[in-house]
Amino acid sequence: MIEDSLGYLVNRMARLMAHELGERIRPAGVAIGQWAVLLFLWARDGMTQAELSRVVAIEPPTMVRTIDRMARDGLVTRAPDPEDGRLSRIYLTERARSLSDELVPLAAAVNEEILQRLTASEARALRRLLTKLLTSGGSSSSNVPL
Amino acid sequence: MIEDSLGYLVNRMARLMAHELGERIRPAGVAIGQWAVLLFLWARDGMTQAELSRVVAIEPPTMVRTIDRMARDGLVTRAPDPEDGRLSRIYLTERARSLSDELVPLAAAVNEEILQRLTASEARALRRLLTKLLTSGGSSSSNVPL
DNA sequence: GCCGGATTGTTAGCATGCTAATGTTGCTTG
DNA sequence: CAAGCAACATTAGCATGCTAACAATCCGGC
Repeated sequence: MIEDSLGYLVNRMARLMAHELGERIRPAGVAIGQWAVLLFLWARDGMTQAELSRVVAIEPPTMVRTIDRMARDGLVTRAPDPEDGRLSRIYLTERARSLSDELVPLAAAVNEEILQRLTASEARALRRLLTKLLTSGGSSSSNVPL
Repeated sequence: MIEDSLGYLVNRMARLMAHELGERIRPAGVAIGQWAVLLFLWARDGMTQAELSRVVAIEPPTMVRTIDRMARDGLVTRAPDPEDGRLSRIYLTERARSLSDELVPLAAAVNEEILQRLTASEARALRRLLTKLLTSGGSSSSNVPL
């Protein structure tokens, strides 16, 4: 049965959560694919695109166009690195920086609402198992200095 | 931390598994988005597009283009329902029907290899928790007769 | 000094997902 | 019977993900 397949379950779950968060942050002018980028830039502004694509675990060409759309939407600006001509550093606009206070609670609410269907220990177990699967076989993002 | 977010974990896991299965079935001329459709048609040939979009949990416009590509690739044919002019029934080609024996073991292997990173009871728990999350809040696919 | 390899960013092209809107067909209700 | 509603398939347009291929830049070794 396909319903027993981990791939099927995890695909549906990912789309469900992306849809839920996406609807809530859309009124603020933020698309779901921009969310992870914002999270990392809020933690450390001025990351390069290569750094972002490594930590977000997205291929560089995908990151290029995500940054394109974020620049178009007034969330970030690109600035060449003064010391390394290859690098393009991404800086949050004032508006994007101020969105943190508004949007972070929305994301926390989505996680809470969905995990409410489980007990606290089940929720912990689920996160632990997914993390175990991702870190034991993943080749990236575990050796990246944040 | 974003790494604790269920949405982030499940998104990465879904992409990882889709990538893994997609690479293995691609030599047979099957794309990852066609996989779930094939699984359901192998179980019951001649489903309508609306039925397929319900059981696969994909919106109808997405299903339309998935079927377009499958028809282009010689996997299915569309046939109008003789009794209801609105319905378009999807039938597997001989080639697609025979692919089952070759491809199903590949998918089972992907699931096994990835779940090998967990103990048997952990793997059971993971599937159970994801199923619980999807069925307790999901509005579709639980009332669909397979 | 310079040359080949590594890194970075980018373009092109494709697949897969979504919403909004439309046309056709079938069915129900008055 | 007709009017309106519901269901189905589709089109248009967008976002997000991928691989393959390229140009520019930097760096290490000769």
